[in-house]
Amino acid sequence: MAEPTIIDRFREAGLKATPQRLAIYRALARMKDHPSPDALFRAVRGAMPSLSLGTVYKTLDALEGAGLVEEVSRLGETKRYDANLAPHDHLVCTVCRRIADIHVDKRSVKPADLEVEGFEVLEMHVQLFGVCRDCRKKR
Amino acid sequence: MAEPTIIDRFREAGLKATPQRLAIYRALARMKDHPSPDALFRAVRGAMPSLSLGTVYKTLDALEGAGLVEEVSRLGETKRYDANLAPHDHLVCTVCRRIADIHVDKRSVKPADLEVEGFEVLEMHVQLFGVCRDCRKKR
DNA sequence: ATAGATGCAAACTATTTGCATTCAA
DNA sequence: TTGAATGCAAATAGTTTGCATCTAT
Repeated sequence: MAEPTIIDRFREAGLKATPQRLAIYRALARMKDHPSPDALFRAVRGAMPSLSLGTVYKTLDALEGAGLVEEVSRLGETKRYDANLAPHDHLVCTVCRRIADIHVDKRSVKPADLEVEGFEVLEMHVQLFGVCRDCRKKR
Repeated sequence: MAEPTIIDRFREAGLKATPQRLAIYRALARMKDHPSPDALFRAVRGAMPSLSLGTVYKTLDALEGAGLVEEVSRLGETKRYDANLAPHDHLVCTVCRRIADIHVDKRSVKPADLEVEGFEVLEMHVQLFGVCRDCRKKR
């Protein structure tokens, strides 16, 4: 059996395969720099001048809801601050949005001054996503 | 010699030690859930009813600039999307804001279903921050 | 034919900015 | 005394919503 096409995957998810959605999805799949809604809008608008930014937002929501795309940051809509300056990592409760500090031993993950394909890595942060004790109780 | 007080650290950074700043900094240091500017505003306002939300924003900017506090997410101000559904990690250029995919071997970091103090961990994401090749060239 | 999608505009939320007043040094 | 900080209000950026129209099925 053949791989399901994007159109098949849209339909399986109950989404109509409109030209706008296909263009937005294809542009996102092609762009490897994890574009913002606006960057995607600008990328697609050339070939589809009637496209509106609102449709890009709605499409990304629909695709995310269908599990076809992901948002890179899962930290929510507002800035979050930390007075702890020691290197550390974060435990994020996806239910109540609380963020706790945690320390992950990263020595085994990378040498101190790792370079990845010309990329100079200065810091490594680990985020653990899940459900905190309080929110688990409330299930 | 004694530890520098918060007031000392403010002054070293060229920041006046105003009651608002002290209250905001102390609330942030006390709250372990990494509050948003608005949460901090609500926490401090009780003891200082004249405080304005604008001052909280300005104070956080000033403290961050002085290296006294950090913002938890370094991914910038807008949403970023990804069509790559395979588990993977991210390389973030702090100069041009480009985000690239990378795969970090996390087997050594945690067992598959790690629990941290009652926290049910569902996913682990690693973010490497640094400077990409293009931006390094431009230095 | 019709439920769902689009495009436009208005609304909303988070954040930033401008400026007159106040205050820490 | 004085430059920096505050508080208020207006401005901006990003995102969401409402709704009339259109279109994929």
